[in-house]
Amino acid sequence: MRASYHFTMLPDTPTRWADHAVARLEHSGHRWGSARRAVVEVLAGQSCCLTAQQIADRLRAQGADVGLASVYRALELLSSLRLVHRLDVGDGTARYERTDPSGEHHHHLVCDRCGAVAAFEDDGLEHAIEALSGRLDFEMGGHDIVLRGTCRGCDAV
Amino acid sequence: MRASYHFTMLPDTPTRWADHAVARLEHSGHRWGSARRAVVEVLAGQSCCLTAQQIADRLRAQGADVGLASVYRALELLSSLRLVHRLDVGDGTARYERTDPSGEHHHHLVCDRCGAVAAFEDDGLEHAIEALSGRLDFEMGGHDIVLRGTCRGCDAV
DNA sequence: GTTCCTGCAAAATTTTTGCATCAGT
DNA sequence: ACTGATGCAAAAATTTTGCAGGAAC
Repeated sequence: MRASYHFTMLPDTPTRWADHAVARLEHSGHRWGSARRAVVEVLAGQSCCLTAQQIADRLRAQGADVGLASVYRALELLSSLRLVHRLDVGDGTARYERTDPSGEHHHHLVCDRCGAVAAFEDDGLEHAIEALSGRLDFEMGGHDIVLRGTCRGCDAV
Repeated sequence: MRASYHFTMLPDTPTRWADHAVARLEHSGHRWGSARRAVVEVLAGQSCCLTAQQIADRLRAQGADVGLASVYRALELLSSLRLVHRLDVGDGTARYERTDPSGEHHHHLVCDRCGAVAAFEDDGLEHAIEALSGRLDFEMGGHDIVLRGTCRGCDAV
């Protein structure tokens, strides 16, 4: 099998996730309304987190006038269906990103000076959490890790 | 050396931290006002995190009428001096806890159902983060880990 | 006595809710 | 058509800021 064939047949993650989201919404008795569709489309095209306001701004820029309240309601629903993950990086505003159906996920670096948020993955960390989960008296459903510090750009100044 | 001797000579963590905080405030040219003193006293007696409102409530219960704004201002200052650590567990309200001068720290378990927050420590996790910090292009200053799931009490229901 | 701190009240921000209208099935 | 979704506006919750009076040094 050639790589190109592989890429042709398997939809990329954004599409796969969006399809998964539609299926899950319909299966759980929810309608495929315009605000939900718009929010799903934005999140599908973005692997890392966005605030509700950023999502609304992108939609407005595209000409889709979706009320901020509807963005919040869509995010709340998607979150309850575990299609999106809500996360706090410490600036007091919630951020949202799609959850990959495969369980693959990343964590975040936050610059204390400029507030930039970047993603990283680390197997060592995942293994440590896996090992830890066995010895806690707690049914673990997920985990969030935020590394705080100074990003390359700010450190240079 | 007997254990009792050890305990007699070394102040316990709350006192040690409070002294450290006073020294640091004075050294950095800040005054030891009533609101700051009150907030430091509450945090000294609490190893895990509290919200600003919880701190104000405890003060009110003790008869110390400290304005919520002053609690926030004290927390902001203590935070900038790295005497307290601000943390978000995902419910949209910030929590604050003292930072041990030794660098010893813990992380948090949050119950999705009842919102309870508990602390845990894990060396494996700390080692994984230590190992990771070397390979990131990022000057790491700290890290927050939140494990989400169902606590013992809620799981039993 | 000067400067910083505090408390109150007002403002700013973020998120949630009520309600009339509209759209999906 | 029925039911649930959307948008707007209002409300709620959290955090920040302005300012006058008071406390620390």
